[in-house]
Amino acid sequence: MSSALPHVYISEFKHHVGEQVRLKGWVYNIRSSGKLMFPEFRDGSGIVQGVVSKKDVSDSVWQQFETLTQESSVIVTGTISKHPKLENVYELHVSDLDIIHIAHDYPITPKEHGVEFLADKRHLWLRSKRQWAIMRVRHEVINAIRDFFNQRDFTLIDSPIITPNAVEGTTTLFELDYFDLGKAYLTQSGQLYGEASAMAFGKVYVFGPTFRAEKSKTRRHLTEFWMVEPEMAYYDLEMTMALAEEFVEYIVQRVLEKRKEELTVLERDLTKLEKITRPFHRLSYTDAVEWLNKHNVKLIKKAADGSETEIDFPWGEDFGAPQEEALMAQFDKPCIIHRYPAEVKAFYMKRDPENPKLALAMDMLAPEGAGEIIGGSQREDSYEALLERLREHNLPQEPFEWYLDLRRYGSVPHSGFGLGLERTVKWICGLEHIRETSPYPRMIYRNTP
RNA sequence: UCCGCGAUAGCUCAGCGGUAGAGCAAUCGGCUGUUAACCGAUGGGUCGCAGGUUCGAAUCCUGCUCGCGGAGCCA
Repeated sequence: MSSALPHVYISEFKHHVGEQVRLKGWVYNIRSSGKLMFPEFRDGSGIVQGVVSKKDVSDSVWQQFETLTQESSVIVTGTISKHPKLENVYELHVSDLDIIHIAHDYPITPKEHGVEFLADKRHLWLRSKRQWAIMRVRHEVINAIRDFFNQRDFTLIDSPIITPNAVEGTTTLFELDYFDLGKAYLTQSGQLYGEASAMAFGKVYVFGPTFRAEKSKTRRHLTEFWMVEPEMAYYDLEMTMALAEEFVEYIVQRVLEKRKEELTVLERDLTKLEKITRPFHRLSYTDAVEWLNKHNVKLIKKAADGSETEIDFPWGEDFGAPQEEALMAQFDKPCIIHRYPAEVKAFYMKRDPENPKLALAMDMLAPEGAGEIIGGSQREDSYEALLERLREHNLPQEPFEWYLDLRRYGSVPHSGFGLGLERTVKWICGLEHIRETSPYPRMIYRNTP
């Protein structure tokens, strides 16, 4: 047996050309041509083509290869060489084989499958090349997020997943029974806790799962997703927008630097990502409305009887998908839209001192139709103003007493934003559907596997 | 919640009133540089469920179930 030979991961093959090594992995696909066989192996670090020549191996090894099926697990001994025709491609000239387990009738065949079928087999789908590439990009985005904030002296503070009340009062939450304390909810944002933490640690970030029980059925929505939410004491809206731009540039350039192979598997147009450098675009809400009307982007109003009428976009209305799409069509970089009408935004956002009808809010829209990836704002730091906002939004004061404490004891201007991990990965990978960005996605009509 | 679309072999789909089909996968055979390899053969079906129209329904009609996409909401 050749157990003395070193085990080498496929990703390291380029450093071991000419050496005899062992590969521990699975059969990805097999092609054969008479006395030649081309099994493809994967081991989690990559995929490599094996070459088995009948004249070079014993009869028993050849016969063993003939029994291999897709996704059977194997330990293969062979010599690494360069591909005779392709640049920067390596192959394994096989001399010996240990079969660990033979897989029977692996359901995901090398042919097209529908999304529903693949979603049912998500636990197996993750083994395929595309999903491998996406998860590796996701991993890199997560690392970039952590590194970005850690390098800038932010402290990671985890917010609770189980919360006693709604943050914004608008979205639908997952409800659960919490012993004798009554109803509790799965968090839809760690922001309020982020604010409290920022008063203790200056600059913090919350990074964890978030839950929304809305019945959204689109390519942009999951019911469970990850969000990173930095929150900074003594930051105003301008500083926050600048940080958000630096942050997004950092993430994209980092993925471009470290995960080119994965992006290539996904056939991503790298030139589109290379352009994601500052300065990004910025547009006030008011200017955006003006632009929409100048370019005849109408708002479709639906009446109760189902009839539709097209009207000029009225100032004060929130943007929907058609408006965001039209605005972004002119840009190949992200664009921040800031200073929205206060009425369409959350209670905790600070009013613009120069125009109280505006909130110091901002959204970052990504290009190529990727949509909103960031939402943020400067927070209301006045006790009296915040109290008034709670009343305007018909929110009870009692559950927010702890939050009001932040304005009672050493209140300071502060700001923050939230970035959706899966939407960012979807954009960077150039995916059609957000479901592929989560290893085990949760959607309105699916919570399995 | 609203508006569209769909359900036929393990998978992807064609068939749209007259004996249920193809490609891939599976099984068997052929091929020494293949790249979702290719070539030949074999097996494989409660046409989502229930009812109706008809001499005859996968096909037309009604209801139901499940799913997909979009809107709204948002990251």
